Amino acid sequence: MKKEKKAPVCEVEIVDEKKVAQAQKKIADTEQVLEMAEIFKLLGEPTRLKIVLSLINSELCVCDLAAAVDSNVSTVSHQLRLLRNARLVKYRKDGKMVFYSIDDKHINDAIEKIKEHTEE
Amino acid sequence: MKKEKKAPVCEVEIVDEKKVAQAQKKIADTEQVLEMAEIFKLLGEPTRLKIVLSLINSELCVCDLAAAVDSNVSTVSHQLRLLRNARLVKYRKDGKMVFYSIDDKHINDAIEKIKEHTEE
DNA sequence: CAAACACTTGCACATTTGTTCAAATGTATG
DNA sequence: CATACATTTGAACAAATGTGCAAGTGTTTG
Repeated sequence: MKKEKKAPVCEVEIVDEKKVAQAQKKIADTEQVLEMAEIFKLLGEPTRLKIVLSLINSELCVCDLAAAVDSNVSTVSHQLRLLRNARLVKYRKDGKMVFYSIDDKHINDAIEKIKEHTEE
Repeated sequence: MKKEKKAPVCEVEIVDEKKVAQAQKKIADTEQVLEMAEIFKLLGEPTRLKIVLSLINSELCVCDLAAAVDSNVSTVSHQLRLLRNARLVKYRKDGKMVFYSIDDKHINDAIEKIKEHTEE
């Protein structure tokens, strides 16, 4: 009887099936994992992280935000758009000025979601 | 007396100096902000986030990790290097196999650091 | 209604990044 | 010591990303 030849590459062969299954369960909800990654990615860029941190205490207009994070209005505005889309920040218009602030509600939801995945 | 001409671009002009100063204080420790961003960035990529989540329950070898996150050994190994360098994961060698696991100690430190910056 | 201003947007560009292939390393085993 | 195997590493490449300029939008003000 010919001995079964093993698959040549590791990708096909699993060492501990049980542990792999357990791990896969952790990341089964692909959409949620991608959402988490998206949030981390947004905070993972210095300019954006500085913007978010700057907004923790008080709302700021784009102009002041640019000064605070030592960048320029255009760059900050571009990054604010990304943060806005992900609802990490919200804004309020007042005449020709726009005041940005943390979108607490949505951020807290995000943190909860991450905790669920992380804890235990 | 000639009236002082205002700077033409917003970058130079600050609307609310007090709020800007307060914001700048939040991000004064540049090095720490960059460290935080680095961690977020690492978790902000789907493959890497999946790897980290997979390791929460148990240590896994590179081979099983690749199977769990549905990627291949080479890609996973590359990403593990980044996670290793940031000390988000640690490893243990056993013969020709390498078992990776979460570097709890270092991750907890990181979480603390982030909390400090975030809370209040 | 023209000028000033705060902000946004489109474009272009350099840089960074994730992935894959192929080759290299290191370890066990016959 | 040759072979098999798990993992790492280097090179190459396409794709994604952050930034800055210049032009555009919308709002206030004289």
